Amino acid sequence: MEELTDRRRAVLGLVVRQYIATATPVGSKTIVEQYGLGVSSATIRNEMAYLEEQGYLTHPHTSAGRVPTEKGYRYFVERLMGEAELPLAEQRTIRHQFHQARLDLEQWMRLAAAVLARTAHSTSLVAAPTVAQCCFKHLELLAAHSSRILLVLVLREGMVKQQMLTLTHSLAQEELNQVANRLNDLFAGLSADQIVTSSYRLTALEEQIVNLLIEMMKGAEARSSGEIYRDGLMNIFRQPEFSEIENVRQIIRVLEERSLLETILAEVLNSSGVQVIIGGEGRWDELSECSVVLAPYGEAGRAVGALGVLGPMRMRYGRAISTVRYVADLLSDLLCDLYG
Amino acid sequence: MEELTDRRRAVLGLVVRQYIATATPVGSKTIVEQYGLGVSSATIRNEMAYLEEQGYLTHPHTSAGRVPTEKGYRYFVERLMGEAELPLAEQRTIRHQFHQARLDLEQWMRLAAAVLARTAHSTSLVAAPTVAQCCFKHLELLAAHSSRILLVLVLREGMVKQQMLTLTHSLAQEELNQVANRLNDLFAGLSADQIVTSSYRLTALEEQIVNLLIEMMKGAEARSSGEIYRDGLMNIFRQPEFSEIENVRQIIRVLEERSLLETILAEVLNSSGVQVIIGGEGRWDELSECSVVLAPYGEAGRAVGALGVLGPMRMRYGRAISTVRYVADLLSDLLCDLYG
DNA sequence: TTTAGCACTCTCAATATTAGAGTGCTAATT
DNA sequence: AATTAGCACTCTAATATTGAGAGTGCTAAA
Repeated sequence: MEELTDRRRAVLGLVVRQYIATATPVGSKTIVEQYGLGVSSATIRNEMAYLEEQGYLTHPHTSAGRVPTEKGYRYFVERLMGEAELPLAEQRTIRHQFHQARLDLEQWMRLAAAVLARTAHSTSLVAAPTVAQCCFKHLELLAAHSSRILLVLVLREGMVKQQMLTLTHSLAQEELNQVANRLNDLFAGLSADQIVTSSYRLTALEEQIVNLLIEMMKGAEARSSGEIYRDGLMNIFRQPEFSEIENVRQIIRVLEERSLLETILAEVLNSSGVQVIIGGEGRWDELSECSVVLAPYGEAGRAVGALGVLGPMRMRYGRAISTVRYVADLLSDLLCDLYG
Repeated sequence: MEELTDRRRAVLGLVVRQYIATATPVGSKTIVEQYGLGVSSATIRNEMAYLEEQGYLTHPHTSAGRVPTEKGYRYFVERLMGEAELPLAEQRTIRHQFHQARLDLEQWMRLAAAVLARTAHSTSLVAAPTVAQCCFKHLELLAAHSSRILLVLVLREGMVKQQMLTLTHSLAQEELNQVANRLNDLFAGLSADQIVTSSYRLTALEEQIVNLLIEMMKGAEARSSGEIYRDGLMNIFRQPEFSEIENVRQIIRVLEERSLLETILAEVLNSSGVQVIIGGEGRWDELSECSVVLAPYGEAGRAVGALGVLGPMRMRYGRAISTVRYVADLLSDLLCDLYG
């Protein structure tokens, strides 16, 4: 990312802003008219030619104005845009909505998706948090019918998992309580791995339950298990780039294909702060026309999830970034407060 | 739905089938060539003109072939199509997938959405079951941190709900166990309404918990609470009608707007068997270009949900209906088996 | 009742035409 | 040396023109 003269930075910034606002290639004349820099259009043209040569702008064709490239957007986001906060009024509205909701992670995630979509005018996604390592807290065994039992597992991280299990023969609730009590005593506070390596003498029944237990805990540690909440798909139709069916297809494909989404999410989980992926950055060609603004949320050591928005490259980055940051921080606070 | 002569029924059936297969208005000549009925194209033209007059077919313009109307599709579905079952091989594959999965409603619903989408080549949706009236089975109170407690509620219908609660002061796990035991004794097997009208003397703490309990149980009884699983959005791009952006917009709108979806789902829950809604049937203009094939699943008296597919009016109804029926029945069986 | 025949209508694709926007270059100006 | 006016040039996007083809509806004959 080389240095640019002040004027070139100004021109680049204006082109990006203008293009984001209008979705139309911007010409030298427009720049002079809209934000006269005290120079003529010919000078702007020269600067634009330079910026194009350096790879910040392109030309759809000879007689069209300039359009930012991925590199141009990146420069804009990193050097030109500045850090803006979400307006206080909007912050308040959002905070209010979260505090109105019940103390329930699932509700919060759905709400987060809705808020992101509405505030950033984009498609949003929220991936449930997973824990690096989760610890056993409590187990409940409930007799269902015939030889079915319902196994309810509570993790120290606050998650609750349920699972049905078929036994070889039916047991009274009394007996189940005894088993549950024993396992609760044995495994309190242990991680899945610790349970695996522990070598208590277990009955066949206990063995069966413990195996399922371990599977459930491993499941909670795996990214793939969690639901991914989406919202705001309708918003993309407001963007003119999505009158091209191909672009709609692309974005829906990204949103629907879990494996792709998970790869991208994995990336953001290993870093901190808001990440901006512009046009796939050469790594994901499924994203070639899109940009993604993502941030992890939760507590670094413990449960972390990711949330963000997905939209056209011509995105209002300032707004998207501040929204994502605000919601991620808010959700982190709430989670921290909830699970201590 | 008036009577038609055999030949007219045949012509209508062929036009519908041909149009569904090719997405191209079908002309009299095509009918004769493809499935010669032993008459000339002129005769077919006359019959088509009659069918058009009666409202079963239309004309996009003077010199185009015929296209079925909503009425035409409806006649086809109800009188012409016949009841087909899903091929046994596919049935087996699907059954196998479900039995491979863990005994977990959530997984099953996700799987059902995936299977529906793939098998019917459509967009699918699966709404979680709700119960007309659910009954208390078991309550667990777990101390979290400071004055937070985690409340785990198990319903007789097999559902597990969790909820955090902030108390005025912190309590030891011992004390929580006592409270939980008391409430478990008092409320075993009771419905939310029964709990409301019961008049045990409760401490302030118990009061607070019971209120939340009731709210949670009411929540389980409300349609709006449940997640709606979707899948197969990508499939719609294979249909030529969705090269028109407006149609894509419409279908996404239907899929995203919960309130609309819930109205439609409510309808199907009050009936039994597979329902086919063609082109909105005049009641929902958001669906004007789409058809929906829906069926309830679960047990009539107890927990019922709905699942189905959503696609263009030019849908392969036979396949859609048999798929939806098969998956709904299968899921019902599994549920019944699981929760007895 | 069915059918051959034909005029007629309308679409769709291909081709031309034109106005306008915006560039790049050159030579003059500051 | 940097800036600018001026202008030729290029390309698009919108509009009009044309012709082939598909399919109909009608009429009159079988």
